[in-house]
Amino acid sequence: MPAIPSFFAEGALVAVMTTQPLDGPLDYKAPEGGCHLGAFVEVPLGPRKVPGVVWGVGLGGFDLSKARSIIRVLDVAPMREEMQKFLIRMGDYTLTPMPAMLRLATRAPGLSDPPSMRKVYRLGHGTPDRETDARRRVLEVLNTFGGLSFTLKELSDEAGVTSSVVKGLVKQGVVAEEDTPRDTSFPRLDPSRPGKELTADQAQAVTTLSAAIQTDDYGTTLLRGVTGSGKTEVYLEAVAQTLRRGRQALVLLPEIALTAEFLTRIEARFGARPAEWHSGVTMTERRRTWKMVGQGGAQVVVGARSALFLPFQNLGLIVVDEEHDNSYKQEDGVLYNARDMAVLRASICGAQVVLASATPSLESWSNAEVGKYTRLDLNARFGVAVMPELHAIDMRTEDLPSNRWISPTLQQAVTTRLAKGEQSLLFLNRRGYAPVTLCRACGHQIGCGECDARMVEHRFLKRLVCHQCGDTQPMPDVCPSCQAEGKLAAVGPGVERLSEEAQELFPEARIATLSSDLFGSARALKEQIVKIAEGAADIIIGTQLVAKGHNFPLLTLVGVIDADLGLQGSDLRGAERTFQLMRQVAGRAGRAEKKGTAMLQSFQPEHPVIRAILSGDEEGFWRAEADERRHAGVPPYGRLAGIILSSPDMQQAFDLGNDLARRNGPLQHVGAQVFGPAPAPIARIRGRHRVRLLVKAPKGVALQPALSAWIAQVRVPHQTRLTVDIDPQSFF
DNA sequence: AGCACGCCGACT
DNA sequence: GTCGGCGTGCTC
Repeated sequence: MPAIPSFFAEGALVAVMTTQPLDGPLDYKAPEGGCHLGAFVEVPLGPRKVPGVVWGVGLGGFDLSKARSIIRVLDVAPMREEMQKFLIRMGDYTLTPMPAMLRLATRAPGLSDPPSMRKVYRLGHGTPDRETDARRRVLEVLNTFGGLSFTLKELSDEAGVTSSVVKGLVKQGVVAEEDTPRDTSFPRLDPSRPGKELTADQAQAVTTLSAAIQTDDYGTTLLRGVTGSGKTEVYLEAVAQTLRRGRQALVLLPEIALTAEFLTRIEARFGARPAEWHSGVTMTERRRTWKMVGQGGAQVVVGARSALFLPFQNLGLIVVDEEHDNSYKQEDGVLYNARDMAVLRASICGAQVVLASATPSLESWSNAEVGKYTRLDLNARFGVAVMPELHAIDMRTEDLPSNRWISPTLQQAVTTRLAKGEQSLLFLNRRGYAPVTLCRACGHQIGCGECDARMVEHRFLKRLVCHQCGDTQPMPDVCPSCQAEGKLAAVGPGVERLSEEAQELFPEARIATLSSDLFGSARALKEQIVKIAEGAADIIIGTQLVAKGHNFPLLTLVGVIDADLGLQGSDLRGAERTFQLMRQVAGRAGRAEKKGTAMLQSFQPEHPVIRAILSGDEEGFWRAEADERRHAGVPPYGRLAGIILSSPDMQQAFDLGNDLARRNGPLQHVGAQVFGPAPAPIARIRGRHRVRLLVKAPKGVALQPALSAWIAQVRVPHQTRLTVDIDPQSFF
């Protein structure tokens, strides 16, 4: 294969990939001055100008007189070959067309703008015509800070003068005015500052990771550490080691709410704050990060999954914190799992990956078992804190009136904590007041008009909310079906209702309810969490978000209201998820000096998952779960792909599904089976009907090409959309 | 994605 | 007769 030239002279035919949904690149003539391979460019397309990337040598094979010229080359570093390779491999894996992949890699605001400049002021030459007090102060400031330059505001504020004084000095050349790019480097992080003192386990893990980083080569390590064992300190040392080698590090976190706390930890360890990348960051800051990452002006990025597409110059380490978290799976647009794509990205650019979790995914656990990943275990909890004592509360033997969810046993335990001035957490993974609103006259359940989901009452908002599409409506007074008045009843518990019950049971207690929808912003939520951690509440009532990494040092009791919640239904990952969630929630108890207790309310305490949680036998749980999945031929011991057909016309979606199911030749060829079509778990979203097929294939076959060939057989009708979900998280 | 082209129903 | 619906096809 001939090497692709890295530079094209003016007039040479080059292939340009655009972000327009075309089948492939189009050929253009290189502009005046030529262009590099990977250059970000602007090209004419029909009547429009669109952004693109110089993808390779022009292929020709069309009427060459139609070839037009690249309009201009954008003033950013060309896309590196490794990024192009990453996009191609990821596109092949997820069956995503390249333009959509390219959109992920060009999501920087103002990419096509010239670099934004600003004026700065430094010491010039000569002396002013008249020495006034104000002028003297300005020069004094400039002299004191050596050759540093200031913005106009900084300088005038520091000298205590108005901006006109500075301008006057500029006119005489005593102060120099210069243009500098607005996007500046991030402050250097100093890896030589001392880290926290490490325990023996931690030091051992750091030694292993450091050795891996010294190789400057690809490798993945599963860092498993029980809650409170200090995983973060360990991987921060891996970051330090990476910085010492002059390479960049990326730390992925599953939730934006966790970044603020993490940035502070980085600052404490390395003396400066790193770059931040997620949807909550301002446009200007994102543009700065994108550019600085590309030219080495940012050493560490902390961010969400989309940070994988930043144009790193020399990426040496990717940390995926809480690697089991299912929010790493992007569920709309391009469907991908950031944990898996981090491994792909690292393998292309010769970087190390650290997957950190207290409760790893079965996928990662099994990759470590077979030796694909190195496994490091941190077993000791920090300080005197130990894993909480775990009990089940057998709900079949508890005397609990209807519409009550806190059992007498749990109530007693909370009362004890209240008397001792300790905190309790009541965990229920259900937002809102009640999951079902039922008419007692006719039995009608209020559902969403656009989706096949029930409306959830949110008493706090005084509205019904669809948790699927977010649609809301006021709480009706009469039944929408039979018009009966005052017959609508809330059925089942949500955190808001649990909060009401707790208030009645413990009238003296200060109760705080933590649910993502009760706070306007991530910041408000964060502030509330800090206050609670400092002791502003006696009882915390929360959904899933309390399970994720927040520390509550005064907490000594965790009550899980419905430990069975994730076990019903036929979701293959239900057991794994329940196990992880329960372990994490239980881990919230007793992080400081006091030993914690976790109580799991369950109607099936003999269920293997509940028993595994109680016994703390993680390896046993994983082995059992692995056996079951191996037997069923499902991930990680087999491969799955979901096909979702959505259309405003249900029949059309079903017809296409049946057509696909019938023409399964290309799949049979690789030993894959098709199941369905069946209505998708939520059969209607925003007025579109959804039908789903599931493809199951043995591990190790070339599934993607078979899927492409299979899908290519059918014509997708106009209003219908076909989406392929490789390695789906949930199905049927 | 846009935008043009083109082929059928209800209007001045 | 023509204005405009959106189904189909093209963009170097």
